[in-house]
Amino acid sequence: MKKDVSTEQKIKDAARKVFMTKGFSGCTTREIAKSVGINVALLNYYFRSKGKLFELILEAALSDFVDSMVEVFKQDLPLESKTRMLIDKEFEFLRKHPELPLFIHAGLNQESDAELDQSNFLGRLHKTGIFEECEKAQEEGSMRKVNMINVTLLFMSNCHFPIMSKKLICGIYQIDDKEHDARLTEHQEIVKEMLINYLFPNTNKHA
Amino acid sequence: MKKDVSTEQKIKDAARKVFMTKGFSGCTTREIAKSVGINVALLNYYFRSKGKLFELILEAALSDFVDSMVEVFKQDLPLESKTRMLIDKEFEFLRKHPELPLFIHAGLNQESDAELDQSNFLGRLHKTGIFEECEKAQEEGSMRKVNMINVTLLFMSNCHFPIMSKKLICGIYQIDDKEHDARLTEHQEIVKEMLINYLFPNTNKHA
DNA sequence: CTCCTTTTTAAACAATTGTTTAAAATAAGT
DNA sequence: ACTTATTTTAAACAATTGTTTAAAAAGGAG
Repeated sequence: MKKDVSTEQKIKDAARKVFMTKGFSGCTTREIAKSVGINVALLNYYFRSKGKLFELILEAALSDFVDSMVEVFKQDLPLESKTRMLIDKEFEFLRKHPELPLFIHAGLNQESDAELDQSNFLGRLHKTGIFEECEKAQEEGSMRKVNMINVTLLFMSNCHFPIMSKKLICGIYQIDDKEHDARLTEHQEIVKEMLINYLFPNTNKHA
Repeated sequence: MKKDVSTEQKIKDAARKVFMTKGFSGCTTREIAKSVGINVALLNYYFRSKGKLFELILEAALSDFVDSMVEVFKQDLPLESKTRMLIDKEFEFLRKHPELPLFIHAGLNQESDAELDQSNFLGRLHKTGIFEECEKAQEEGSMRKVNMINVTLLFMSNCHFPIMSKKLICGIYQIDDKEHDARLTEHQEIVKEMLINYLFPNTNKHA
């Protein structure tokens, strides 16, 4: 019964890869099965349907993405250092999984069951104490007073969008992968400085 | 022969709406035809195939989105005012067409023919003179020296992402449409101040 | 080996897909 | 009115879809 990797896991891995690049309705169960080297029926034997399998993958993707934030928030560092680290980690993580953001957004719009939060993402973020930490910093004046949802938007916008817009940027500016990569590397530093200057305006006046 | 609106245009309109919300492989030609009130065959009579129709819609969407930028760039205003206006116009435009950014990105990833630039977007941007204007401002020190691709990324990230991430943000933070709308309104001002402070650091030191 | 459970397959299912064909309806030209 | 071209339809096409059924293969326990 013991395999090096269980069939179930192999299906999940293949499904993740295929769903990520083609989306839910952009691929077929047979395509996934074929890439694992199994029959279609086996896919429905382990997971009940294509939809169920997709929800599983989407949920896991969302979880991965929250994980990478939680990991940073838990660090015992001053807020400003945490900010730098968060941005660095996000860029590092997303460059390894560039399809993730688009997959999540497109996936959410397709499912729209709105029944996410199943894994209680907000709770996991709260448990890191990051919200209280920011609130304290905002009250003592070291951090600009901005709603935490807007703070989240600032981070995600500037980390996720540059990754997911690769095709559009390369298309408009007629640049190749190498040039785009160089822009991304520079952008990481730009975002770091811009966000820190904006969120912690008093501390970082080295200009 | 003359109708109030030509059948061809009615199909385009319906296709745009359906493609926007469901994506290319997320909908069927019959669904589009039905929403117009015509036969499926007629759709292939005007446009040769589902794919051709989609490319048309995608191309038009991309064009619309470049239009809204060009319109601002052509204005005869100081760079800083243009920046404010660009952000305001982008938010205004995108709030009216919130599905546009996600549609474009998902669409580009599906087609991937990389044969966009057909409408020569870069050329249209160049013709506004915005690049020279920025270059001049950067040389005389009023604008921070940042590659124009990175400048584009900054604008698009902070304008497009907040709109397209609605489902994700509402899901994570468990807020409703009304609250999300309030966050967006505030975010527009945040983005304006942050970007202007970053790109024009010398002029705007009112803190 | 034998019995039973788990895993895997081949085949079929009905439904839906994009597209085409051929004929009908409508409009235009003269 | 007659002919021709354009627009629209109904029907059929073959291919593909997600899913199910029933049987085979493999594995474990005694």
